[in-house]
Formats: sequence, structure tokens, C-alpha cells
Amino acid sequence: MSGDYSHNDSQIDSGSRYNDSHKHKEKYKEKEHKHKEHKKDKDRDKSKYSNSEHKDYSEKKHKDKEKERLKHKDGSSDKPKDKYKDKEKRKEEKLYDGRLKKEKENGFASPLHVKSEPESDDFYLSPKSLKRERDDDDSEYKPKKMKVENEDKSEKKAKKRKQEDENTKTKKKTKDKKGEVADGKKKAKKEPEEKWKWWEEERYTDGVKWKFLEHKGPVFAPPYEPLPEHVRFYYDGKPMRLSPEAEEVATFFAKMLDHEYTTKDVFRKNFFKDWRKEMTSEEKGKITDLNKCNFTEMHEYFKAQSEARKQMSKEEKQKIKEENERILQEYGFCIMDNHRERIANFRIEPPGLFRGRGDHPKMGMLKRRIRPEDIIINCSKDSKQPKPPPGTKWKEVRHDNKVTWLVSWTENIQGSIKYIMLNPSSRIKGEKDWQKYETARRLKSCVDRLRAQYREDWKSKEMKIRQRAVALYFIDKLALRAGNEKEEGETADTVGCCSLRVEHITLHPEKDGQEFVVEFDFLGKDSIRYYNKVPVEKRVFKNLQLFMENKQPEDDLFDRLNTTILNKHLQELMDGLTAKVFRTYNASITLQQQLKELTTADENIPAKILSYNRANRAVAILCNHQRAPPKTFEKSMQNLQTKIDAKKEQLADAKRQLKSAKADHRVCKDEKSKKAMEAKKKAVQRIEEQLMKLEVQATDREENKQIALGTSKLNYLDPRISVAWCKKWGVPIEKIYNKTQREKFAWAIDMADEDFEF
DNA sequence: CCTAGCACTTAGTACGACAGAT
DNA sequence: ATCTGTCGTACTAAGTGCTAGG
Repeated sequence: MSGDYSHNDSQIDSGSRYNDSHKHKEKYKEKEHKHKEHKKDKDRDKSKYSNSEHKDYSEKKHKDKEKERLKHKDGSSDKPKDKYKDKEKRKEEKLYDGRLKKEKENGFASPLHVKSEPESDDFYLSPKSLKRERDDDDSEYKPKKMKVENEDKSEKKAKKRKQEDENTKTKKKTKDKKGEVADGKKKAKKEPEEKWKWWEEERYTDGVKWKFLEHKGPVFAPPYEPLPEHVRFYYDGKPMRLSPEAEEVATFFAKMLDHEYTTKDVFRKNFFKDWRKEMTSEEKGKITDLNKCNFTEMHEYFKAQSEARKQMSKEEKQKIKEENERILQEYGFCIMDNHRERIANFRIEPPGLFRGRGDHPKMGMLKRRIRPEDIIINCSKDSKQPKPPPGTKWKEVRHDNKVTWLVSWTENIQGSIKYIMLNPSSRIKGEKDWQKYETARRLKSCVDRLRAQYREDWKSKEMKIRQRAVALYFIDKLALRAGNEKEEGETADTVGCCSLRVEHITLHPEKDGQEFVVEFDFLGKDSIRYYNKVPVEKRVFKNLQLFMENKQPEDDLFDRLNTTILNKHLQELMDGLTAKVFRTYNASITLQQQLKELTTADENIPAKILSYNRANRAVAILCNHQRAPPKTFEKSMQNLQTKIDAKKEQLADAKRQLKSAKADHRVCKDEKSKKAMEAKKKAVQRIEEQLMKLEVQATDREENKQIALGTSKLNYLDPRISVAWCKKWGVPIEKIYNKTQREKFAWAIDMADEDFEF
């Protein structure tokens, strides 16, 4: 069941959508300021309506949350695995509820794999480590102890385990070979033969994220290196030496000189204000006008530097690469519950000028340098704590295993907290990702009921409910984001569904031959423009008219609604349901549907991949994932066309040759001419194939001009759909997912078979 | 309730490495 | 071998959604 309305008509083929958000931003500037004055209207209005039928939401639900975590294996395609043998595990198993236990009895146990753990430190990876410690009575998880413990185990047991280990391994190997022939040779080198399959283990259920965490802390930005003497800054035409502090900030600006940013008033104003804060009083007295500042020498210097970097010899480059690798090995990994896991961003953000997206009021402000004293370290008590650089201290070291981050600091632009967390390939991120798709799949099974309900609610006599129902309809049909409120003046003026304002939609009782058309035009996340004309049901249309009555353009469309109210409602309809689940659900179901529709059995692999990309594109369009057309787009498109033309010529030529060969053969009828003819035939075929490949490539690229496929692939599409599709049609998974993506989706690649249904 | 703060996911872009063309 | 275009990755901003505390 794909109960998926008519996304495709309204979105995919929509010629009316245009993507050049930047061109149209100007228009929003004026609006932005106006709406602020009216912002308070919502609060005022609220008291106008009676709260009579106000529902009393009980808090019951939240307890059930944890249950849901356990559920997530239910819907997936489980494969039988080796039976459990480890006694210790058995014991632990009893701590879990029946459902889980049953699963395990089905043979969903993790194989033993310790020895081959990727490049891991033996110390932590004693054979027992095949499983995370879950006993809650003792949260002090001690690796050392474990190792000892393990060595103390009876020989018999150890041998037995070892044997099993071998068994699993051989099994695996065969399987791997089947699956990834292409990888074979690389693997032989360094790569471990087996990766940890965390998805075959049970999960924490109590909000605990880990039991053991050890890491080396962050890598700080390199200290500032003052400019050489000959590179000068000029004020009012005269050279001027700056103090190191002021100079550093000046270089930030100088580096951005050919960027459009530096011409914007807000940017310049913010920059100048913050720059002056870094100046000595003497400098402050002198430098009073940014327009009199000349950074060009600095700018040239940095350009030359980056040029020099490009011109470096192979050896130098190699050296840098090695150094980076060393840092990566040292700081880029942590030990979390017996496994060495990759950290996503172990480098602290360097200082610089804040580059907000869109019309950001804070663009150009100085993002200050982060020092060890700003840093909070999170790790387990019994781990080797990271050391701050000599002569410095951490702000704090804490041991909070209810969160996943390793390092945090507070950023000075918005005052928000930044984190260092693990890579998407890690267990902790992967589990969450998997869970997300399982929630979306649960939505699939009740979306019909839900849709029926909100349609019913369009008729409600309560304004609040009607607004909620219409908003939900948009979120479902158009995959709009929830639209939290934002603090004014702190960020660019962007909106989502609940925060839509009257000025963002236009109602057309009739437009382009369609009835009840709503025209959306607003800036969404990252100030990306959403423009769409959608025919809606009459009832929705009438409701919108009602919501807009007596309102100013700057007023909220849904004045009785916000994301909290909406999500509370959704939570009651389905456990774990929030507005964003609809995006995941609709994206994934659309992919599945489109793949079904577009893939044909007799196409070759490139054509199949084009079909996949088209399905992917349908989703990207639905979710409004845009990109700036690549700078080189036109040119590379032309080049491709040239190639195609050349190929066509070649084909025509080959065809002529074939024709004459045929004629020859008809005359001679000997072996030789027959062979010649067949050779020509083959040549034609080959060229035809090449031509087709090129043409496919051209189509694909053209259609992709300003659509970004990456975001949906990475965040919205259940990877099991893609894996199943690849298996079904014999498309190598490498054609769909690159290495990083395969690492992120290892769980899906391992567990989905060709009949996986989202 | 309401808000602020926190944790975590989702987002586009800049840039360098690398592969394929010349 | 050099050039050029593509791709992968790092980076970090900007969302969502929950919760604690007034």
C-alpha cells in the first residue's frame, strides 16, 4: 500500500517550480522587517478564542518510549544465525523481555568476531568483548578487569569458543566473497575481514548510551602565525602594522575578499564592530572606517600561499598526508564499549568570520578561537582521560553516559553548544538511524487511519483542530518541515509549516485550469526557497481562506498552532510519531514506488542506474533539496554534447562499414567476408552502447542540474530499499553507495534481502 | 502551562584528491 | 605528464524535538 497521494503530479513534473533561490531573496528582505512588528499578534489572538474544548493531554506515553526501542527489530528481515552458546550471554539475556529473548532464540545472536576487529587495540578487545556489557548493576565497566577475567576462564570454554569463532569466520568469508567480489584484493591487504555487526546485538534500553568511553580529546586549531614583514595592511593609503590580535582578525576578512559576503553591509558592519574589539586602543583610535582599509596585499599573499600549496612536490604532499593520517589515527577514533569507533569531527572549529546562510543578521561576526578552557570533556570515569595541552585546563570533565558526545563547547555567535560526536558508521548513530526508519515504517501501517482522521478534522468546529489538520495535510502531502518558532533577529527569516505566514501563500480559486490552487513561496531551512503550486481539496482551500481572514501578511497562518501542539497530537496517534517522521516516510515510500515504476527488467545496468537516480530525484524534489548549479555546469554539458556528436558520427561510419561488409558477404558468401561482417556488426553494437551510455549520462546530468540527491540518500531513504533493489536487479551496490555510504549503511547492506518491503 | 537549553539530525558548500582525457 | 572535471569529504550552520525548571 502506498497510499501516497499525488505527490508526483504536483511535484515531480512541476514546471512551475524554480530553484534559483538567490535571485529572489531580495524580495524577502523587505518583508522580514515588517513581520516583526506583528509578531505579537499570535499571542494577542490566542486569548480571543475560547479554550473551551481544550484537551487534557496525559503524560502517560513517555514510559512506553523505551519499549519502542526494542521493537525495532520486529519488522526487519531477520536471518537465522548461529545459536547462542556463551553461557554468560544467556544469563544476561534473562534481563530482557520476552520479545527480545524470543528473537535471540530464533538465532539472532552475534557471531564471535573479536580478533578481527578493525585495527583495534588488542588490549580492549579481549574475546569477551564480542558483546557490550549490559549489566546495569555495575556501571563501572573496566576493560582491564575484563581481560583478566577472560583469561581466567576455563580452558575448555575458551577452546570451545575459539572453535566456534573459526566456524563463524569461515562462514562469513564465503558470504563476503559472494557479496563483494570487487573488494577482494583490497581486503587482502589491511582491511579487516569482518566488521563488527552491532545490529546483531541488543540495544540499551534505559537511556544509557554507553558504558565505557575513552578518547584523546579534540584537535585544536593551529595557533595564529603572524604575517611576514613584507605583507602590509594599509589604512587610508598608508601602511600600518597591526597588533597580532587585530591582524589575525584582519586576515579573516582578507581571505574572503573575493567573496560576495564582504560587500554586504551587514557583514561589513558586524565584522568591523567585532574587529575593533580586538584592536589596541591606539588602533581603535586610528581605524575608524572600514572603507579606508586596504587588505589587498594580505589577500594576494594568501592566494600565493594556496597556489604554493598546490605546487608542492609529491614528496611534500605525501608527508602532509602521512601526518594527517597520524593525527587521524591518534585523535580520530575512540573506544566505546569495546569497539574502536570513528569520530566524525575531532577538530575544533577554527576562528573566523561567521558565515550565516541567507539574510543572516549576524553574518561577519567574529567566531572566536576555542581554548581548552572552553572545552567540556565527556568520557567514562575509568577511562584514560584526555590531557589538555600543556599549561592549560579543560573547563570540565564529566562522565555522562546518557549522551553520545565526547566533547562540547559553547559557540559565541548564537550561544549554542557544539559537539564532537561519532561517525555515521558507528553503532550509536547507526542504531538511531535504523530506529528512525522503523518508526517511519510503523507510520506506513497507520497512515490511512491518520489521513482519514485529519480529513475529518478539517470540519471540526474548533479552530485549533482545523489548523492542526490542515498543517498536517501540508506536512504529509508536501513533505514540509515542522516549522519551529525562531528567535527574531538572531537568525535569517525562514519558516516551516507551523510558522508559515499569510504572506507565504496565495490562494487561487482557479489557476491554469485547476481548481483550488495554493501557491507557496517562502524561504525554508538554509534559506532555500520553496516554491510550489498545489491543487488542494476544496475543504482545505476554504479553511485557508478562513485562517487568513482579517490578517495582515505578516501574521501567522496557523495562529493557534505550533510544533509542540502538533507533535503532542501526533504522539497520541502513534507512539514515536512526530512531524519529521512524515518526511522520512514519504521520502522512502516514494523511492520504493518510483523504483517499482521506473525499473524495467530488460534495461542494462547504466539504464537501471538512471532509473534509480530518477527515483532518487523524485524524492529530492519532494523534499526540496536544492543545490547551486555547479559553476562548470554549462561547460561540462557542452563537452559531453561534443562527445555525443562525435560518437554519433562514429556510429554512422561504423554502420556504413557494416553495410558494405554485408554487401560484400552477399556477393562472396565466403567465410572471410562473413567474419568481417560479424566484426562490423559487433563494432556497431559496441558504439551504440557507448552512445547510449553517454546519452544517459547527459540526461541524468541535465535533470540533476540544481537538485541535490545526496541529502535524501543520506537522511531520508531507508537504505534497505536501495539494497533490496540492487539485489533484485543485480546492480552492484557500489554503483549506488560510495564507500562512506556503504559504511554508514552497513547494517542495511547486511540485513536486507531482495524482497525487503519498506 | 511556557521557555530556554540541550542533544541530536539534516543541510548545502568549499575544496582537495583523484581519475580520465589530452 | 599535465590538465580538467568529478567526486568524496570535511565543515559547520540550521533545523527538530524533548525536558527541566520556573
